Amino acid sequence: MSVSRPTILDVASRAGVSKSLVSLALSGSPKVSDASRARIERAAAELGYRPNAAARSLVAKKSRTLGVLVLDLHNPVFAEILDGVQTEVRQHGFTTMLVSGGEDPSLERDEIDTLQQFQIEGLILISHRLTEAMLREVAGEIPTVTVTRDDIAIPRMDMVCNDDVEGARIAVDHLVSLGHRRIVCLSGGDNPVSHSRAQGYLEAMAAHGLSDRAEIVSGGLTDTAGYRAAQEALELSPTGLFVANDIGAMGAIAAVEEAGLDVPGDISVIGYDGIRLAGLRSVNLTTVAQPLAELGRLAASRLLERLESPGRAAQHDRVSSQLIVRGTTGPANPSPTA
Amino acid sequence: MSVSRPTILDVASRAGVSKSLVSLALSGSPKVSDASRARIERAAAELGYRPNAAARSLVAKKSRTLGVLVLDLHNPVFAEILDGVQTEVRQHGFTTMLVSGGEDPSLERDEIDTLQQFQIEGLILISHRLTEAMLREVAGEIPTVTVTRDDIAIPRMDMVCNDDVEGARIAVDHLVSLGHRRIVCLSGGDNPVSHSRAQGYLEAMAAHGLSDRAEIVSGGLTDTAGYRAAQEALELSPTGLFVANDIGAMGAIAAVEEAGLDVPGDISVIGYDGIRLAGLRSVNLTTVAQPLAELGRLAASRLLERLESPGRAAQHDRVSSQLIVRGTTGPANPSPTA
DNA sequence: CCCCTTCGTTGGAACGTTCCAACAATTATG
DNA sequence: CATAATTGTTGGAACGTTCCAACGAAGGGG
Repeated sequence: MSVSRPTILDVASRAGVSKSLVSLALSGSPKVSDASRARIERAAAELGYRPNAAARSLVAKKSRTLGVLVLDLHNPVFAEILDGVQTEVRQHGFTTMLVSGGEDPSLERDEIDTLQQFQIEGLILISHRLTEAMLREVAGEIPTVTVTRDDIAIPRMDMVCNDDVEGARIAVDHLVSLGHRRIVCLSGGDNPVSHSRAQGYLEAMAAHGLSDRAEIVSGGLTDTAGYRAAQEALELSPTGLFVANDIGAMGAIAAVEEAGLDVPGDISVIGYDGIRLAGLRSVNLTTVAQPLAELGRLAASRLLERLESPGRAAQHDRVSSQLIVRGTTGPANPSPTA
Repeated sequence: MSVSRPTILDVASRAGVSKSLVSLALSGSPKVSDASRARIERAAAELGYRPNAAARSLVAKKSRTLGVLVLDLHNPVFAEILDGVQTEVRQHGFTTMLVSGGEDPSLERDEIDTLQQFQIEGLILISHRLTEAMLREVAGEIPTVTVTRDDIAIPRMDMVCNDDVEGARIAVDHLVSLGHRRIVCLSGGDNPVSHSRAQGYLEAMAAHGLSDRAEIVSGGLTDTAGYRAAQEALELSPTGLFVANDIGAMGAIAAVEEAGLDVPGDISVIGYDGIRLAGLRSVNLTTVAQPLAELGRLAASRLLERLESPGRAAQHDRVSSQLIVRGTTGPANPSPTA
């Protein structure tokens, strides 16, 4: 539309100084006289000048941009982690460039490629599905931090995770304290996170002397998977269900209610993640809440630290979850389901 | 980490040709001999060469990148629109750069600034909150398309919207066909979209000769707003509620159930948007579904067309919604609530 | 056998910025 | 009063790419 955007030279000639001084002034250098600075700022404002990030990053070799790859924008978990990332990144004057992987994990590598073409300075991988080989390759090329995945440790790569084992224990403890003994775990299927949560469930059951009652039904992370797994679990006539993620828990509740049982009257259901959605009045799910925004904030912070000192050792953070009691858990029914 | 990334010159010397030929070969020019092309591609692969997008867009003045501003990543509506955008954009070899506005509408302008620094070629605004003046300014600087907002028309700016008036009519028709007469509208508050939906409700009520029974309770787009509005609406003892968005409808259902009434036995509830969430078994909401992904796809497509022919007249698309009947609507209760 | 075209290839300019060495003008130091 | 240090400013080089005019070699037509 507009003929062409004003450059630093246009600003310079309008302010009657050299382009170098404009560059200095706009980057906030202290060695510019107040008079010049004022003229330059005025000229820039009048022209609607906006620096060309391409030119800047080309010469400065700093794009001041971080790349973020997120598994799936639909899952509210990731939106909430992203909030934290954005907050922290913005505070440091950086920008984020966001891409989301599709169904096909091999596309993830392409997405990262795209990010790299924009000369991102660092990479935040939120729940990626890269193979170990690919991850090593990527982490070797660019400072990287992974969030929500702790099964692959790579020398200079930071990791930020939730303590899933502890979180699962919190869930089981809650149900046990309400008098539940027959507690079935609906696992999120075959991925590192779900595995840790199932592990924590087993440990907690053992700690309560309930090892012989421990039962894990394998499902997935979706609503439907939770629904199916719950149907299967009902045959074990549990009084409590620990579902490894909130969305799955919502599916599980539907299955329980369809079977003519009351939540929490007959069966208590507890989820995991702490997405906002779980707090909706019509959902009102008791859950183990990860500090999602904090997870994101921490990841960004670790990455920014690494940009300062690239050589330092990998840092592995593990944050704690918190029980949020809502309406889907209650005292165990003394005369449980038929 | 790695010393420094290989450039086109490294590829050239390894392949034994000039940088120009490498550029030609990698951009798929037909005037490169097969032998050279093969050598160049091999060299590039061996070095792990990735073009520097900054340098490219600097000289070519084409970044092949579109900017996307989305109101709020938490609202599933937007994630679903984004899906459509991504699909279309990718097919045309473009990339998207995504930013999300915060609570503060004035930040939106800053976010767009950031996008412009990266020399984006076009801008997709998904449910923005810019003032008309700002929107004019932005649209004057860069090809722009707005999605989900149709109250500001600007000469060269395309718009893609849902037909909210028609959608509201579909909702009312559905409730009327089930025998409902006392149908209250819970509006999404003071924004263009909600206004159109309320308008459609009034028109549809009139068409059924129910003008004197039309009642609008103003709320907002959140769960809590829907909850409060429903509490207020219950005093009008309706048999049907038309809630202007799905998330709000979920809140409304909670209020109805808390009042000791059954959905849909006593009161039918219909939402609007058609987010996937509404299809979760535990939600199972009847709703007027916008073709969300299609909305996004269309927006991207219009923008890409405009990049081809910048001068053409603004195009305004209005897509239709579709009724999805699930479990929250049913026949009107002949002896309704006290 | 010479000229013209085509094909494949090349070096140089340009893009808008940051960085650096160097400069002029001013002020401080001996 | 000469020299040194400081302050503010400047032009040129560089970044990695695309684009363009121009090149030599090969082939075709007269």
